[in-house]
Amino acid sequence: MQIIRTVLKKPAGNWREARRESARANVLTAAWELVREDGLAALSLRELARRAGITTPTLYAYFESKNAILDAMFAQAAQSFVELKASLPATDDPQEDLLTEARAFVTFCVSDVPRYQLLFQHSVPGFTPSPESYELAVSALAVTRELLARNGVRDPRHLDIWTAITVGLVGQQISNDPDGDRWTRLVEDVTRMFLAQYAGRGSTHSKGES
Amino acid sequence: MQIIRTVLKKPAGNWREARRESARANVLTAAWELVREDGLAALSLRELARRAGITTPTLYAYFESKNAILDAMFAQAAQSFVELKASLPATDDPQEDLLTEARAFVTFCVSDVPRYQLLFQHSVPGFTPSPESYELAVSALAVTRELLARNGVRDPRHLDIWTAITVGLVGQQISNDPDGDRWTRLVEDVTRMFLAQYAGRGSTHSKGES
DNA sequence: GTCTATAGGCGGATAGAC
DNA sequence: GTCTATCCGCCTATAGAC
Repeated sequence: MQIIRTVLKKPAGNWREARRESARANVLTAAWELVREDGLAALSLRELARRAGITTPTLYAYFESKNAILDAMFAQAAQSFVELKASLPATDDPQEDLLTEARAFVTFCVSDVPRYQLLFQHSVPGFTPSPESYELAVSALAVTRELLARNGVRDPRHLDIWTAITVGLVGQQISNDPDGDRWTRLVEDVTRMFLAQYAGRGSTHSKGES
Repeated sequence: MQIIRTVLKKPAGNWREARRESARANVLTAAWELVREDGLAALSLRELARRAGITTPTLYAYFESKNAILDAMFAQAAQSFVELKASLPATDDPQEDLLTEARAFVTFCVSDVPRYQLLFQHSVPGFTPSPESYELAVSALAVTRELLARNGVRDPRHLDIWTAITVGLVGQQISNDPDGDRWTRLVEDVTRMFLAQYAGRGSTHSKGES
C-alpha cells in the first residue's frame, strides 16, 4: 500500500516539485546575470522578473522575499566555493599546493565580483545569510588551514595573515584594475614571501620570531 | 598690496560666501555623521536635510546634486588622507617609519569605514569622483613610494604588494571583525614579513634588521 | 534663501481574478 | 501559478510662494 502510494503518488508529487525547483533555478540564473552586469545593488525584483520572463508576483510564488533570493544566491556561492576547494589537487609539494590554492582563490573571486562581494564582503545592507549557508562558507576555510598546516604554518595569526594577503590582492585588483591583472599576477610573489617568513620551521612552530 | 586687497575686498565680498561655505560645511558634517551611523548607501537627501536642520530644497541651494555632495565628501576624505601622510614623522630608521605609516593607514581606514569605502573602494553606484579630487588621493601614494624607496624597495610590483597587504588587513578587519582588532594587530608582523622579503636590496638601505 | 507642496519614478510587497 | 492592478513608502529633484 505504501509502495503503491509511493509509486503512484510520489512521481507525480516530485514532478511538480522538480518543476518548481527548475523555475527557482531559472530565477537564480537570471539574478546572477543581473548582478554581474549591473552590480549587487542593482538587484530589484522588477528587473529580475522581467529578465526571468515572469512578473513580480510570480516571483513570490518561488521565493518569499528578496532576502530569500539573496540567501539562495549566497548558498549557491558558498557551494561553488566549497567545490572549488574540493577540486584542488594535492601533490607531495605543500608549497606548490598552497600556491595552486591561492591562484584558484584569486581567480574565483575576480572572475565573479558580485559573488565575491556577497560571499566575503557582507555588503548588502539588509541582508544576513542563513546560519547554515554561512557555516558552509566558513568550513571551507578548513581546507586552507590544512594546507597551511602541511606547510608548517599552524599559528592562527598566520592563517589570518594569509587570508588578509589573498583578499588584499583581490580587493586591489577589483577596485583599481578591474579589467587587468596588475595584482592577480603577484600571487606567486606574495605566496613566496609568506612561505619564506612562516613556512615549515619544524612541525610545532609557535609565535616566537626567528 | 595683496594684503590690502585681502583686507578691503575679501571681507565684504566674501562675507556671504563665507557664510555659504560655513553652511556647506555644516551639511557635510551632518553627512559624515549619517554615513558613519547608517552606512554609505543610506545617504539620502531627505535624511541629510533633516539632520542638518534644513529642508531638501535648501540643500540644493548649497549643492547642485547628490553627487556634488558625494564629491565634496570625497575631496574632504582625500584631504584628510593627504594630511595624514604629511603628519608622519620621519626618523633615521626607514623600517620604523614604514611601520608607523602602516599603523597610521590601517587606523585611518578602520576608524572611519565609510570614508575608506568612498576613498578606496569606489563603491557608490552612480558616483565617480572629480579628477582633481582623485588625483589628490593618488598623489598621496607618492609618500608611500618614497618610504619604500628609503627601505630599498623600488620595484613598482613591490609597491603594489605593499598596498595589497595593508588594504588586505583593513578589508578583513572591516568585514570579519568590525569591532575588534583581529587583523589590525597583525600590522607589525606583516610589515616585518614584507621587509624581510623585499627590503634593502637597493642602494639606500641603512639599518640592518633588528 | 528658505519654506510648502509636489512631480515622477522606482522600491518591495499584496489582493484578487482566472 | 500566473496574471493585472495597486498600495505605500522612499528616492532625487523642482516649482513657486514668501
